Amino acid sequence: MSSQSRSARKHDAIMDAARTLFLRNGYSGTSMDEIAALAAVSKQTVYKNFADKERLFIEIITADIAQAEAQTQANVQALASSEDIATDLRDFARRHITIVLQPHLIQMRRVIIAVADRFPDLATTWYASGPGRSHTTLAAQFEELTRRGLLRTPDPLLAAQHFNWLVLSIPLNQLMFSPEEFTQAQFEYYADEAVRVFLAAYGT
Amino acid sequence: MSSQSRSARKHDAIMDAARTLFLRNGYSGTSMDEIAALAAVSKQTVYKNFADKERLFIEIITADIAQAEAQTQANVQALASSEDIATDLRDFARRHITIVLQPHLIQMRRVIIAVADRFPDLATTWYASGPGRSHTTLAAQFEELTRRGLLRTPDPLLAAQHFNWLVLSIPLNQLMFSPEEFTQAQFEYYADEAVRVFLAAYGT
DNA sequence: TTCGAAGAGTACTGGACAGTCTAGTACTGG
DNA sequence: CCAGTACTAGACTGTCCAGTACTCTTCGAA
Repeated sequence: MSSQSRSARKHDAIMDAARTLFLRNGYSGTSMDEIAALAAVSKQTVYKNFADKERLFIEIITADIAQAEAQTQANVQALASSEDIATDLRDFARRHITIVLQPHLIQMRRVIIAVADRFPDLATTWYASGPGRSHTTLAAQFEELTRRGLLRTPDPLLAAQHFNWLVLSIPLNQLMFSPEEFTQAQFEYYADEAVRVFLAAYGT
Repeated sequence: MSSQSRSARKHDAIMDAARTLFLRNGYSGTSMDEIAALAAVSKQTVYKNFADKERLFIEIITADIAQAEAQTQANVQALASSEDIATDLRDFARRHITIVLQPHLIQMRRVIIAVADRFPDLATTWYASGPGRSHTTLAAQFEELTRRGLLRTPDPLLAAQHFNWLVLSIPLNQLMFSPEEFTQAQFEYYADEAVRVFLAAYGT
């Protein structure tokens, strides 16, 4: 007896294969036959576990959204008890850019933008759970830091969005169009300069 | 005898129809039959004018890139002889957000991201001619303004990118995922706040 | 050891679609 | 008015793919 039933193992194999292929080749660039082949499973088994291609896609993306959300949320918490804003914001920005711009999430972002017409709810959910949730959580932190006199953010949500995009926009937008490589040093440069600009506008 | 030969008219009708459909339904969501039907032209005529679907797509996007580039470039020139930086930057930002976020360009952006794997050169060209060119032109202006003591931009290209994304990122990223509407007033708010943040960091 | 469920393998259906072919019609330049 | 070219209409080929059907095999629980 293994740690998982045979069914559960097959189910996971299908999920893994589908995730790999959907992220690599997009929704319509991936066929159910390919998924079955990569999962080393018959097509029947795929259809026993997932009603159809759309359902399979939605389940995978939804699971990944939850995972990505957990990662980013964990990072924001670290700011809560900051005394040294400049240093802590810088560390946060460096971690943030590294998390959000990992190849896996970049690819996911592109795939979702590509299918946003066909799966509008999925796209909306992705935005709300990713950037959207990130912004509101960060805004709450900024509000608290403003109360403690370490920042000055009359519109905390706007400040959070400014911060987020100052950190991410430059490399993120390039990565949407070409799979250029960025070094860790470049990420740190973007992160640090973003913090500098942010503090010039919102620091005390 | 009309102002255009029959051939030229058909050619344009095909371009128009293809542009409409490609932007509305994406590359693989559009069939050559649909294009021919919308252009009120036979499929043969389509293939007489364009070697295949890929060529047709590339020609359309390339033409649109050129047009979008002209629009944004024209806008940047207005900054050249500024005396009142705050006012002129604000006006520039307001025009910039209105141009770049027009529905047509948003849709184009999404379509290109969707096919970036299949047409890597096209995606790279789009970025280079759009945001890329915008950044370098703006950077040149910032450099000049720094020379004249109106700004302080040690890295003008970085400053240009910060400015660009401060203005555009918030609505742009939402529009990638859902076709939410923004009012002119919201655009102005984003533009004005972007200028405020920018000048706090890069003003004199 | 046996039985029922799950799975493998593979063939099949039906529909979409790029691109070609053909036979006949309309336009245009000379 | 007459070629020759462009265009039309629609049938056709080949391919891809989602989803189904069917038969035979394997697993695992009692």
